[in-house]
Amino acid sequence: MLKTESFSSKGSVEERCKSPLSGGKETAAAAAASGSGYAEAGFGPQRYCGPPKASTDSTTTRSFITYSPGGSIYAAPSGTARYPTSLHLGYPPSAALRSHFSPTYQMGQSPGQSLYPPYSGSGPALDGAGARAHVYLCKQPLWLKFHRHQTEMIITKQGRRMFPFLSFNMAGLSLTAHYNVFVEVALADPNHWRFQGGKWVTCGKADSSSQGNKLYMHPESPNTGAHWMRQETSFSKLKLTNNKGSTQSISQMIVLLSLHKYQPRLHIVEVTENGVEDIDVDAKTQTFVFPETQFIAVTAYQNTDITQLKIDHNPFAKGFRDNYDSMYTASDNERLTPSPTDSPRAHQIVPGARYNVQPLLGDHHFVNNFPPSRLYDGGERAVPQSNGLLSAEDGASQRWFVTPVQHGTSGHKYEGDYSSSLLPYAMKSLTVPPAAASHHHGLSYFPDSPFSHDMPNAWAPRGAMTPSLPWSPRPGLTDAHSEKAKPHLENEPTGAGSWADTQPSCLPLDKSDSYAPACSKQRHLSTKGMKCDDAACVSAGSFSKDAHSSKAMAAYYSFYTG
DNA sequence: ACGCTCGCATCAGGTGGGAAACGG
DNA sequence: CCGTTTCCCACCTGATGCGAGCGT
Repeated sequence: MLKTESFSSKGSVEERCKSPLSGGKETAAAAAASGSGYAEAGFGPQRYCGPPKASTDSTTTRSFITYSPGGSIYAAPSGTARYPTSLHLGYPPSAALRSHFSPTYQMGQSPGQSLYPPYSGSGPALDGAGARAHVYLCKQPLWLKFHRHQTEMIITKQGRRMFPFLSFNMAGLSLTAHYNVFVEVALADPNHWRFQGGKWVTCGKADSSSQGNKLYMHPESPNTGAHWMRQETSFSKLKLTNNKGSTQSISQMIVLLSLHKYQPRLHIVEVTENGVEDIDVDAKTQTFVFPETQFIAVTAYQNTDITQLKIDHNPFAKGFRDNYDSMYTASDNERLTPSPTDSPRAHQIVPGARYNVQPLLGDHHFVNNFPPSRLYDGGERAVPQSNGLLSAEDGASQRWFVTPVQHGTSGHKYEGDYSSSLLPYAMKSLTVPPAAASHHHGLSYFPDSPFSHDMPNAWAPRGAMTPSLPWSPRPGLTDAHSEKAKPHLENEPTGAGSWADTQPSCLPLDKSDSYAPACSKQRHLSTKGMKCDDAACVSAGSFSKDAHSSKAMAAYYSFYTG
């Protein structure tokens, strides 16, 4: 049932970090250490470098341990199901889902209680395929930057995109199994928050009776493990709203309450080849929580530090950069994420205050957000803590470690590298209703895929194609498959995988975040002639969508086959 | 003539700021 | 009255369409 997986540094991270196009000569770690490309601003972006390889070398093991902050999300003390009636997203609400979610996640939490209790160890495996998924948060350094100041997300009536937006790389999925991938945004604590005196302070109880959609199904769901793993899974189109009555674009909107703290969670649910969920859904569902993605929903920014970070990093807010010219005319190599203290605005806008780590009331929340047991005592930690959070700028010199932990029967250990941001989080079983998946139909992808060689799990060709989902926000997959699915692999960005969607995590942070458009342009060009030869633009994530030339595919193939 | 690439123009939509409106 | 929300603005990105230029 459970396949034992063990990933070593030599066999996983470094192997994974071989660049398909660069011949695999540069590893993320090496890049970070050498400062080549990924050491900009002291940290690098998440790189997805392929599937982990099995290894029994526990002493050198690094990365890919998963740990379970089970029950980490605040549940309304009322005892009501955490998932309201509008839980559904495009498909009929499922009592099964709610009934499962509730007991699983309704773990009442008293104030001050650790939001993320020590993980319990093993999580469920997708036993159908024997696969235990690993998920890596892309752009984690950027998330951490925001998290240091307590991330705020604007919510508007018409919906506002998140920034940073959620984006993940996945590994460990069965190549041929089909999965639904969706994000849920749940209340993170029982408090109502207010920004007072430059700090976020609690202010009464949260309104836990919030209604409205809390789930956002990735538009490419359902899809095969191969599909999810071969590229970055971005939720850039996800919108946050405070308009409970909004029925417009409900599938794109998550309804939140202002001045409440939320924690996004990623759910991966295995569905059958026919798109129907297995009876044993518990074992087929995995949930991942990244504490650094926690945020407070606001209708207007409260903390000017957050505002400045948004302006500095969000390309759509370029117009608000008053030092744009000086910041962005430098060459790529010279362009750094605007250093808070270096930025002229740092002094112009919030003199003496900007980018200083602020004491956050409720620090205990943040501190406790991260299970102490997940951290080494030696000053190297897996995740930062709120105050005195490690400076993102120090990332190059920092390595992230997580205490080796037995994870079920697997001997996973994680020794993440901050630079590479390969920080997987834990999963917890939950259920998605069969009703929700009853109409799911999968794609059978690439039975002769080059991935097959190096993937840990079975790669049995599946030929059946199924009708598209009536509820799916995604265009009919059948059509997509019959007409375009194959080209999809070769040269076509996926439906929702627009260039904007796939801002390559392979780029240095400032390219992938602040300068996404530049890369986007590059990627756009690449569709016309694979001009994206910048090594920094090479990763499974970005490459896959550009992988439309035989040359590129050959490179990719050689990457995985060694 | 045809197909392809490239550059430019256009337009939809995303962004934070700030003023006005709202509500307790 | 004060905190919060809404609306509009200017600026920007990114997708798309069109035509010119070029090669076959």
